[in-house]
Amino acid sequence: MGGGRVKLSDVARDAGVSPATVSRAIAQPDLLSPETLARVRASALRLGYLPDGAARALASGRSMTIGAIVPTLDSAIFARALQAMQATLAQSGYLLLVASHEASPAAETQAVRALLGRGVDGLMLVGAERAPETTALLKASSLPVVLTWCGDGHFTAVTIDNALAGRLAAEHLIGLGHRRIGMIVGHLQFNDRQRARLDGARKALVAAGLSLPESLVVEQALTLAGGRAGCAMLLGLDAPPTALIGGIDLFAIGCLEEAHARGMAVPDDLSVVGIDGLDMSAHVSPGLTTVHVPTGRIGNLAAQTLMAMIAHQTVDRERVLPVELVVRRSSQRLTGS
Amino acid sequence: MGGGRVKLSDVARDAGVSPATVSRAIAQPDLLSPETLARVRASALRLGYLPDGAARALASGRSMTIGAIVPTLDSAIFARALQAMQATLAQSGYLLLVASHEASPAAETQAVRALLGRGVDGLMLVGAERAPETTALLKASSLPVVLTWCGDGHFTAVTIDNALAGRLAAEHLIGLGHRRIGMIVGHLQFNDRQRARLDGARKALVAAGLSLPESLVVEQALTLAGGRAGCAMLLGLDAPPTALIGGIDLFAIGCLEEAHARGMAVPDDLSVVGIDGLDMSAHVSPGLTTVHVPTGRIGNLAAQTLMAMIAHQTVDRERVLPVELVVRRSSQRLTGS
DNA sequence: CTTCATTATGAAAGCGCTTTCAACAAACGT
DNA sequence: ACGTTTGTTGAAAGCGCTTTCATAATGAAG
Repeated sequence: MGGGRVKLSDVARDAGVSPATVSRAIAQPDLLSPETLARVRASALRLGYLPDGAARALASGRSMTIGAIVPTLDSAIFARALQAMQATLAQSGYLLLVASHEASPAAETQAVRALLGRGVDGLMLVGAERAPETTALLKASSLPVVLTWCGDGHFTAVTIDNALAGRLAAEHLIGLGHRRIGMIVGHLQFNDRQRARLDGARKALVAAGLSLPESLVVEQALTLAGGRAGCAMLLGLDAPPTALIGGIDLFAIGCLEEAHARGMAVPDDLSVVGIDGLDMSAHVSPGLTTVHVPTGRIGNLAAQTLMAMIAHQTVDRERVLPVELVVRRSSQRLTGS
Repeated sequence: MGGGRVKLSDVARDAGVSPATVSRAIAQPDLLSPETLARVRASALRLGYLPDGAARALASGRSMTIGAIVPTLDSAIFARALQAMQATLAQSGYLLLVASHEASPAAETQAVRALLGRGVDGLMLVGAERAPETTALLKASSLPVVLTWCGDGHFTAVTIDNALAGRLAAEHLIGLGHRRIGMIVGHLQFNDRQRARLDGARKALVAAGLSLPESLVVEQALTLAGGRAGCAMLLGLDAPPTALIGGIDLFAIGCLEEAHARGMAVPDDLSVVGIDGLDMSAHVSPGLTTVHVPTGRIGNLAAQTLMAMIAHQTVDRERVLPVELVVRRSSQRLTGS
């Protein structure tokens, strides 16, 4: 077994039809008479026929495969988006080919090249910033591409307004009377999502007559430990902030832990707001106030958009999904100190 | 652009060599003279040549693609394992084709069929339990397959001793004097990992002259909310347990939250132990005692094993990675009540 | 009863690459 | 100097499928 894999011609012979007919039975059943179709299907089933994807892809020019390149799979955010994409795609017979670049533009270029070479029918990317070479590759391929989280005004995109997310977080804290607000963000290099969130928060502060000086912003690796470390740095300042914004929820949760470890009470001694709306954020204590991002929807829509583009339907240039402030226990009015 | 994609024969013409030579320049550069190789490479670069994966796969029988089927991508565990796999594979030019089955054996069969059809060179699956049809498909294909987390004694596997993990958790609590121990597990249907962990814990209790009656075991969806709900049920019992084991860390963290919400102190009023060793578990408060599982290593090794099998090297039938109890603050000696 | 669609099927030409197999040249040993 | 390796390259036959294009058969229309 395994040796003599059943091929289309075997099914054709068994069913007493031509290879073309078997091919049609698979791809365009309506073209066949019901009897022929039934006969072919019976043969295929009996022989255990499985079409060869490579051959189909070569002959038809379509691989029924979508590529996705994310910073890392090891992140609740991207994992959820990919799961949603995968689930949506699977319903239409598409498979997901994934790659990660771990915040390296060069690795992203590599990944794009690899996926393009594999003949994916569409490509999902995260963010709008990338090496010019990557963009050139993408354009030259004229392949359906969907950007997620951030758009660049050129490629089709399914995004959120990251600046708005930052602003909502900041305005919430400002409204609670906070004046010194700190923020922990991911490394800004090759991460336009974090840059936009920071910018949005800063603009909101400025608009309120306040500011977000560099001294109150710390860049950290996108982990819970990074959040704790950032929190520790900010709280160690001579004039520590009374409220903290996490560029991702994980940072904010890290702040919760760090504050707890230092014997500070949240929200009494420190208010904390995150951005992302992880499931977990609703369950930590105190419950985390956060700007909710429809992560799963981004994945679903990216998949749908890609499939629509493949089918040559017109799609929105950029679909901006709503973000929403979810107030929980981790933030409260600044008590007169 | 996009219209006239550069093909191998174009490069051949440009470099003044035969197509065969260009093919060799890509796949077996040592066979060519340095000058020819350089010339071909220059042409390829100048023309922006990208080999067609489908054609290569069809002609060579290898797709340079590995398939992975997991219950869901939306889980810290599988996301990390896949990230590790992907990273390992990428170094050797392999790409990861992923699918998820969301705890449905039928969906897994579908996924296997889809991946087999795509001509993956190897396949990673989670757990040993599956529809007979799936196993038959796998065997008939005689494709390199690696099972993860649980082995079945037949397919090659990279596993951990789930029963041992359950036992370690239970023995730890028994050693601390706990007598009534409850456990929250994932739905046991189509989840041999959870069954093994439960079994291991139960055996440890029995070995200590105790027991783990059905009334102290609750099945929940594999989420933090599931952990909270399970904890609530167990604590609502007439004679509630003094210690809880989470079949996954997420459950244990849910227990922490639920206990906190009820005004119970962990570990003073309740000891909690998890299994998995998530990063997060070190940072929640109190720090979670857990049985650490080398999740990333599973992914790395699965990838390496698969590549070794593809290269016809001999590999271990089943590689069992060590699990280890990590004691933190969430568990303590039962105080005489 | 002829003509023109319409429908169902087959023949055959590839899709872009890999890989024997063969050819040839150069280097080797004796 | 001659048979033999060794090293490079090319010719050509596919890999298993899709897809025009052509053909045959059927029915509708004139």
